[in-house]
Amino acid sequence: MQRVVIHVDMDSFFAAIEERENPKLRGKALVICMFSGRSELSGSVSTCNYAARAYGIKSGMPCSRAKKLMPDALFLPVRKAFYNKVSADIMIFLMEYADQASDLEKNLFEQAAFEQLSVDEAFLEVTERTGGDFSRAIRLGFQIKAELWAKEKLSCSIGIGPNKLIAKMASDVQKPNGLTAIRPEEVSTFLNPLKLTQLWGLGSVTAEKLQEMGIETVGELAARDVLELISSFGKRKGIWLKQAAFGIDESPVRARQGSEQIGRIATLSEDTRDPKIIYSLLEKLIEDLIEKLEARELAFRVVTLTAVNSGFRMQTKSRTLNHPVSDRTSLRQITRELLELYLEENPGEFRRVGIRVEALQAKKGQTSLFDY
DNA sequence: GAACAGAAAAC
DNA sequence: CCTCCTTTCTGTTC
Repeated sequence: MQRVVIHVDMDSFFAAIEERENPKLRGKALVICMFSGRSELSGSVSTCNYAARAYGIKSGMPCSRAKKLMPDALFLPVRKAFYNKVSADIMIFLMEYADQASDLEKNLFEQAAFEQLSVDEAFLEVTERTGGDFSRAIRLGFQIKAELWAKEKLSCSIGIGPNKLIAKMASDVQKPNGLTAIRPEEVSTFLNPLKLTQLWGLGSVTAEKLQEMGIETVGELAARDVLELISSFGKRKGIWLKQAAFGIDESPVRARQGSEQIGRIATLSEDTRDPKIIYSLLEKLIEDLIEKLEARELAFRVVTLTAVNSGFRMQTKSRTLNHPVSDRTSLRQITRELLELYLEENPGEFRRVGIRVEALQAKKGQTSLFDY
């Protein structure tokens, strides 16, 4: 049977939620910011509505630049916890539209052929419920849009394709509030003229390397010898580039059960290499992180300190423990040690600092380093 | 094979 | 002027 995948992408999610919550904001240029706290407007744009985009404001750009582009825009701080709640409701709603495994061993989350990609995006495998028919998938897509609007008063853009790669790229074609289906026979016509970075998974670094090889479009990439791509990018990436350029993607829509790592990073109020100042910020991040770990009852075995220096260079220092731990005392101590080691080994000041735990596993019994 | 560091990508 | 989060892969070293 022909495979059919739907990608749902909420339109300017954070900004749309704020507009929904406060009708006075509607019609105005709205910029949702991640403020660093260094100065009044230091930070970057997380999301903005389409009214703000009309002035050239984009996510990722410094808030100060957005302010220059449109001084009258409204600048609001992100309310991540709130958006996460809205997101959870939407994801549970969307899950119902994905194919369901009849496996009674599995819980509800594992039963659906559903994959949350980020706070505002998800893939739905709909091969079975559409019988591989794109027309039925399109009707299903419109139904999802209508019900999502009725339920949440939020719009989304939908992409439908023969796999995740094409579905994801299709949802970008018409937004906001769009729906685009790309049937298998339309894939090459769709992909060939695209610029390299428009291929999902191909970023600026790879694009530059490919341009040096005389490749400008996805069609030109598809025509290249896979062996040449492998010699430049390694086996895995070389094969991926060749396949993706043809729109081939066999990766399954799979439920991810919770992240494999949890991290927090923040910006210091000024550049410094004073361990006291750096550590006091780290303590806040640790607290936040412990909260997340406790909520999920997880222990960790790897701790990584992240440092971003004055020149925006990112460096890490990590430690693997012999046994998993989960308590804040251990995490604090390891963090202090990593920070000390880092400062011994590296000159220069910190601009940002972060802490991350990995190798997560369900906590049972033991909680502290001192239990060993 | 494990530990560690870093790059790349997308959000 | 320049946020924050996660995943995946690669290279190096032991």
